[in-house]
Amino acid sequence: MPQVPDASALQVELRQQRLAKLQRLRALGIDPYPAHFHRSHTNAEAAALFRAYEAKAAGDGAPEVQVAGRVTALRRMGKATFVDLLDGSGQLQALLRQDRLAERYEVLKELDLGDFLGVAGPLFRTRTSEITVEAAGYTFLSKALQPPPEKWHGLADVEKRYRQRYLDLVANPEARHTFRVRSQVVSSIRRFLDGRGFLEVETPILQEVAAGALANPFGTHLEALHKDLYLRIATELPLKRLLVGGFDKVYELGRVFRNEGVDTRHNPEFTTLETYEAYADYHDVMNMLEEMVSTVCQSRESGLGTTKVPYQAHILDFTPPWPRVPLREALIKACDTDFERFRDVEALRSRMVGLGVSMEGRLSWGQLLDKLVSAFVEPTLVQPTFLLDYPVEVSPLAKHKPDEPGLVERFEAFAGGMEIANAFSELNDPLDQRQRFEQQEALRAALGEEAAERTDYDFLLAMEHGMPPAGGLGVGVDRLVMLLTNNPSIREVILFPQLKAKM
RNA sequence: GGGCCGGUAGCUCAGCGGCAGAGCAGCGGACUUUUAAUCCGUUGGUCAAGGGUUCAAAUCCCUUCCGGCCCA
Repeated sequence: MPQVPDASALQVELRQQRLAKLQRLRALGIDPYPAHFHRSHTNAEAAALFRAYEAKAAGDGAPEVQVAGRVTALRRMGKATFVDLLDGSGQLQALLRQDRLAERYEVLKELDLGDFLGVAGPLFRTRTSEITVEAAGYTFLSKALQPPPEKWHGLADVEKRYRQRYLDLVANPEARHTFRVRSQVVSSIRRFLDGRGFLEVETPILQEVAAGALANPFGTHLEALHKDLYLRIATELPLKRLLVGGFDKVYELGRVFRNEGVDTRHNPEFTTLETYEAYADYHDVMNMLEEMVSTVCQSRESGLGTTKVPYQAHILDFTPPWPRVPLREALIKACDTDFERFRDVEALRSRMVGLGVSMEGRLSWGQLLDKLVSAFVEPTLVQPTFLLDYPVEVSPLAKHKPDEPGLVERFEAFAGGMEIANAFSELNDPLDQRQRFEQQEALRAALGEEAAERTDYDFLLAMEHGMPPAGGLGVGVDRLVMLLTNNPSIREVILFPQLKAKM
């Protein structure tokens, strides 16, 4: 007999009790898992229907519905039984009475919390004014063999909530809300970009070179062609090839993979939005991002309807325009460090040691600067803020600022103390791009695999065919959803986050 | 990788050297408008795992596993 692995004696017993009920249903000729059942209304529709009927104050008979859902509460009172049914639209109460159901009422003994049930009958309001279906008939739709979590406290065990997300969703309305909003945020982003004439595209996840960002890739192997491949760490370089190909505005919303740490802000697979717009620069992109995020916030579907969003102890105000602060100024203000005065690795490192930043391993100047920003600037950027004009060392794919040779036209957007977006005027000079890659390769040779980005030679060839000037954008969609749903951990906004294997 | 906190019944939790507990769920019974239904009765434990200290360990110590938070 198939069993649940590692089940305790009690778990086995609870399961046996439910199995026995299932057998008794079968013995009565009742299929516990029937193939067909058609609802006339969702629970929410049924309630709305009844309110409309009441509003008309007409004397006709009450509307009849056929509804269904999971049994989340069961109140047996002798010859009457109240059942809460939960479907995708919400809860609806059903009343099953012996005088209406006759011998079928007895069979309700075999009903358990967690089962799916269909109920048909007229709607009415109880004495306590709850809209309720009074069952003229009912149908078992699916027998649950496992007991549900506790009804009042829900499922609180964080580990169990992640490992068995379906239980979290059944038991915790906040979890359902978060993932509904996530879905709406994603489709709202699509609507925004589609409305601006962007073309949504899909580029390969399996790549020969994991380029376009600085991250450890996941390796895999393609048997048929006998070649090692990597899961993409960014969608940047394929999308820019499409600019070469003549698509003016493209975007991709999808998963990227980075073989790195797991914490409250990082999951090994996460969702990014990248957009590329020909004939735009990073100022245009800043404007678009502000508008996109505030539009998403205001959309009815996000559940917010406002650009002022509660996040932890704060109210984040996404109303455009967001402050624009040059990175150099931000660092001077935050830790009295002007990176123009610490232009080589040793100078910057000793400055950072003086500031009490701990560093291990051999880091490039760019990595050091990145650490400095993370330590002193990022946590202070609670309200939406753009930092702009980054050193060329940390931005091998961005275009130089014409008047300031050490800097590139790049910004990062922050909110809630987190980086949520990264964008630049895209480098389209193939010779400059080649040099930048060579510098990265030199760093990797000197400091190790993780010190700099990898070169994509095929991308260089594409750029030599001519790439229009363009503004590009990358958004961390998971983090944006964290902010919009007031969740402090990325695991709360990813349905199935990565966890260690359970022994 | 380091620090702190946690893991006790299916679920939510208390117990923190001296008989392993409560609520919910389950099981049996009463109850035809309840909604955390109520009332009576009742089953249920690898106290994460392993080792140690002790007359005695869920409780103290050590190691390991899993999770959370903070730092790297």
